[in-house]
Amino acid sequence: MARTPAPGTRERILATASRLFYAHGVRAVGMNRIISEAGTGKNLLYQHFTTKDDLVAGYLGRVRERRVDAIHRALDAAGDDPRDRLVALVGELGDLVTRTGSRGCAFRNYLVEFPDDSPAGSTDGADTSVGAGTPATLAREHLAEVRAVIDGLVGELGTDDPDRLADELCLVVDGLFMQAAHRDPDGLRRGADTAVRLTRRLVGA
Amino acid sequence: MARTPAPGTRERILATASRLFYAHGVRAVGMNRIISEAGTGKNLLYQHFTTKDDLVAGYLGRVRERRVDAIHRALDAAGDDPRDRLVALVGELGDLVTRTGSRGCAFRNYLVEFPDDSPAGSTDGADTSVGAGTPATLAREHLAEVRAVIDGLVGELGTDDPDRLADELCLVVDGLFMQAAHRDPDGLRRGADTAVRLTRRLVGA
DNA sequence: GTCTATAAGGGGATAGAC
DNA sequence: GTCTATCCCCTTATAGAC
Repeated sequence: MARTPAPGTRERILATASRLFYAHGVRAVGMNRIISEAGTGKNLLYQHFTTKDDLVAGYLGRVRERRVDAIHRALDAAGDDPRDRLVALVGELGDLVTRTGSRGCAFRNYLVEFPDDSPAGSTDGADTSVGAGTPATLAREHLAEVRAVIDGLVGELGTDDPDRLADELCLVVDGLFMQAAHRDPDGLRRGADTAVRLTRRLVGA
Repeated sequence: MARTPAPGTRERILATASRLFYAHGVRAVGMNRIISEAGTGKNLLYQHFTTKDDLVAGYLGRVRERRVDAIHRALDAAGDDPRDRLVALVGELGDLVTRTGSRGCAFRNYLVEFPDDSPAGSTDGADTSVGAGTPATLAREHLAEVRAVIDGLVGELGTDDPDRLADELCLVVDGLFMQAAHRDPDGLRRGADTAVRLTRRLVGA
C-alpha cells in the first residue's frame, strides 16, 4: 500500500497556505501562488485538498488546534483561581495579537471576508460534527468554543450576573482582535495591555 | 456647459455600490453586478468613477459623511457633559451595529479585507489631504478622526490618565464592531448594551 | 448628444488532464 | 510540472436606441 509517499507534503502545503492566507487574506491568495511557494506540484495539492475550500478548512483547523493548545497551556500555567485563569486567557490572546506579523484572529477575519457563508443567524442543515464542516462553520465553532471556556470560568467565579461579566469579557476579546486590523505595533501593545488591565478590573482580581 | 445631464445618476450608482459593498464585501462584488443592479450602462459608471478603487473610495467617503453627521447629532443631543457625550457616542455606534442588516464598520471591514493596502505602520508618501486618498487612507483617516473625538472628550474629563481611559473606550468600540462579524442579532443587542454599560462605568457616569 | 447594450481585450481564478 | 478548459475579473471600445 504505502499510500503516503511523502508524509511531510501535506503539512508543507498546509503551512505555506496558512502563512499566505493569514497574512494577505483568503481571497487575495490564489492556488497558483500556494503551489509555487510550497514547491509542490498542482496534482499533489489537489490530491490532498480537492478544493480551495478544503484547503481553507485545513488552514482554519490547523490554527484552531494551535490556538486551543496555547489557550489551555496558558490556563494551566495560571493556576486554579478562575480569576487568574481569565486574566491569563486574555493575556495569551494579547500576546498573540502583538506578535510581529500578527493580523489578528484568523477566524474572525475569515468571517469578515466571507459574510455570506452561513451567516450568524443561520442553522441551515450544516454538518455539526466538529472539524468536518465548511470554513465558516469551523470558524463559528471555534468562537463558540472559546466563549464556552469564558462562560465556564465566569461560572466558577460565582458572581451575581455571570452572563453580564462574560459579555463584557467577550467584548474585550473582540476589541483586541479588531484592533489588529488598524492599529500600529505601538497601539497594539497598548491595546493588549488595556485588555488585560480591563479584564483584571472586571473579574475583580 | 450643462455638464451634468442626469444629476441623480452618480448618487444612484453610489447608493447601489455602497449597499452591495457593505453587505457582501468589496472583493465579492464585481462591477458587473453594480451596473446591473443600478440599472445603468457600463460606460456611464466608468464616466463617473474611472476605476473600481474610485468607486470604493466614493463608497467609504459616503459612509464617512453619514457616520460623522450621526455622531455629531448624537453628541449634540447628549448635552455638554463629556461623560454623557462619550456614553452617547458609544450608544450611537451600538445602534448602528444592531440595525438589521448591519455588518459592522465599513472602514474596519475594508482594512480586514485589504491588509496589504498601506498597512498600519506605513507612511509611504500618500496624499494626506482628507477625502482625496485611496480607500485604505480614507478608512484610516476616519478611524483617526473618531479617535480624536474620543481623546478630546476624555481630555475634557480631566482624569488622571486620559490616554488610558481613551484606550479603554477604543477597545470597547472595536469590540462592538468586531462582534458584528460573528454574533447573531440577539448577541449583538447584548453586546451593544454591554458596550454602553461598560462605557458608563469607565467614564464614571 | 446621452445613455444602454454588447463584445472584446488582457489577466488571473479554480480545477482537471496529460 | 506544464498545459488546457472554463469562468469571472476590470476595463475599454463599438454599435444601437431615444
